[in-house]
Amino acid sequence: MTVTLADVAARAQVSPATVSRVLNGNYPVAAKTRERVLRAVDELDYVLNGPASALAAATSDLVGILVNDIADPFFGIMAGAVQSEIGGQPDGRAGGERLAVVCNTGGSPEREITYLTLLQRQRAAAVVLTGGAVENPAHVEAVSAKLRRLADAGTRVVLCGRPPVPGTDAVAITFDNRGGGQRLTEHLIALGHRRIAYIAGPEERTTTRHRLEGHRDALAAHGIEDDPRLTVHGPYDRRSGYDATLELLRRDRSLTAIVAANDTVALGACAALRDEGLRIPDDVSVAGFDDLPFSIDAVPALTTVRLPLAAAGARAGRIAMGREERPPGGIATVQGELMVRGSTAAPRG
Amino acid sequence: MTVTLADVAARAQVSPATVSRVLNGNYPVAAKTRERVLRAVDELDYVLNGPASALAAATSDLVGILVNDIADPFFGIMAGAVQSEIGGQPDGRAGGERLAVVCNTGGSPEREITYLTLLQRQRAAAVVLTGGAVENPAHVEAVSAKLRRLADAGTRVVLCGRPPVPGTDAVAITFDNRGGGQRLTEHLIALGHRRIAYIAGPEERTTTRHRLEGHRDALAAHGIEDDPRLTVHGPYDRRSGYDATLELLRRDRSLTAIVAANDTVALGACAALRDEGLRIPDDVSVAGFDDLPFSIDAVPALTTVRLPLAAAGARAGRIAMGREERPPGGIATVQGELMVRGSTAAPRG
DNA sequence: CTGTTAGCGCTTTCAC
DNA sequence: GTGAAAGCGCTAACAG
Repeated sequence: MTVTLADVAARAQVSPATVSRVLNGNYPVAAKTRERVLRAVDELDYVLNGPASALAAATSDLVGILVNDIADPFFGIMAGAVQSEIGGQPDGRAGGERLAVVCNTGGSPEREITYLTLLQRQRAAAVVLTGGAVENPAHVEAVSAKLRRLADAGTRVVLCGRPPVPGTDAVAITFDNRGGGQRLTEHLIALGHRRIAYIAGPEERTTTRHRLEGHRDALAAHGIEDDPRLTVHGPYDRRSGYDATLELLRRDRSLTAIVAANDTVALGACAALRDEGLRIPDDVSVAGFDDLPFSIDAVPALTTVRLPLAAAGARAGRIAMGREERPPGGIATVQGELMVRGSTAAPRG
Repeated sequence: MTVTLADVAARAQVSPATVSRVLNGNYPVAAKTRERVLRAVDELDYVLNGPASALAAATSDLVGILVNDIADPFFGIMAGAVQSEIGGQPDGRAGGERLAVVCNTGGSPEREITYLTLLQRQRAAAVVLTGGAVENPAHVEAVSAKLRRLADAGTRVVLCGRPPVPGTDAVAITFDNRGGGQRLTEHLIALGHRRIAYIAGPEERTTTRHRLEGHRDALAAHGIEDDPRLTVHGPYDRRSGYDATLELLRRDRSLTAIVAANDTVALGACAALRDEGLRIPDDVSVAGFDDLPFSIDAVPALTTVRLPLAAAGARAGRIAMGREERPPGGIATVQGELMVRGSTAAPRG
């Protein structure tokens, strides 16, 4: 029923081994033979059996990409960039191509481990973990153990937008979330703000913690008290920004600026402020983080910290494919760039 | 070096066959034996070899999802929804789980075919094609042939947000783009607009054509001339909306409304209008399509057509897994809902 | 440059 | 309920 390598070999009057060599192109084959084989492949409409080939060669052309939420452009951009680099030579033929297995963890530690196991089962050629990590000690250890196993099995592991995992030698492309957070809050302070609220991401996450720490560093550096009532935690979504803003306003109507954990949250905050009849930035300044594509079109345009998501993803992809050397020490820190736009201004009065 | 089924069998003092049966759980195994096997699996930290198992069983647990652009939430939302439905029972264990292979075609017909071949090679359990299709006859035929082959090989094929492919019996969940486009333009006409510009998507695409046809249907139904100078084509991105708007304004400063191919394009249009000193909707009304999450936060909030992307993706996922019956005739049309918001109003004067 | 020969690690009849 | 044995389709030494 289904055409196999042997069928092609028979038709081309060569041995299966030769067909395999032609298809993989890693071996010298006479031009005429190769042509004959290729013709047979075409005529028979033959498609290689991936699992069989993976089994025999003990490698696969699958690359895993772990993301928190594929519907979030933050992850989509990185995933797309990784994928654009893992493909084979752009010769159109379906050879040498690698497939991206995108795994949506939803931020759940259990799913993260489950997916890593599944990828290990597939004998993935590489795995790229994107976004912040959960800091729970048990989970950190579990991830570390998994990554070690994967590496032992020959899977290349790269972290993108995530801090290094202790106990592994996985390459890490990390974002300087702390520095970005600090510059953002410093910008607000320079503008004259003192009552600055902070809508943080979910607890126990590296990204959340680093950005928040940067914010606090800035406050401390300027002798501004860090009022715990001005910090609220929530998921990285619009709703969280909306609700948190209402809550913050309830707690302290005198706040003059809101820094959000990311741009999506910031948009929610803007919506809440408008619904409360407050103007941005006249009454309250708002800032985000990431500089996602829609942020520049917000009205007013959102002040934020631009993260080179596509560049980082592409680099992670290249390293995962062994096409770029690992950075010194196995870790590369990428800076965010402060983008000052219309959503922040000096406080009134 | 690497632990195999045989190792587990030896340790549990059973045959490899029994271990396989325990792991797959499709066969009766004595409770005590099963327990012994599971313990051995744990102790040895054994992970099934996916390729080997796929080869022997002639099936894999990979599900392909073709998208135009994973960084675009339009596709990210559908892909995420598909993925949420293809997972196994949510029992935490890594069994019965299916992995989503997300393939970024970038809208290129060649890459679409390449990826379908790659998925065929992987013996994917199912393939979901999302978004509009390229209408080039040669490509349509190529896709049709590929899908037939996939189906023959036992891969379930589902189209999500894409019209049926002739010559195949792939299930199609399609969006009523035409109806949506029509209602949108009718809304504008009802408001009093007559000079309505249209920024269409790329040519030769079903989505582009259907939305545009809906727009023209509405114009025709109201006896409004369809001035070809008021239609511009471009990719589905912000830049296209921006540039097209400038071009349209250059051609005819008297236009009072702009309908964009989708929300992203609409945002670009809004930006261009603002840069030209025009107010929305006072000077020019703007409408989008899709109702992506950020559209409600645009200022003014974007009038658009809401597509139930997540619901459609989830349904496609369920059908792909055989967990939901195919709709009558193999095709289900999903309506879009007109969302009237602040970006559209009656023309001045 | 090409053919021969063993497996890769698992599933699955078929017996017991 | 469990074991034995025969492949699944391909790759990778080895020869030649």
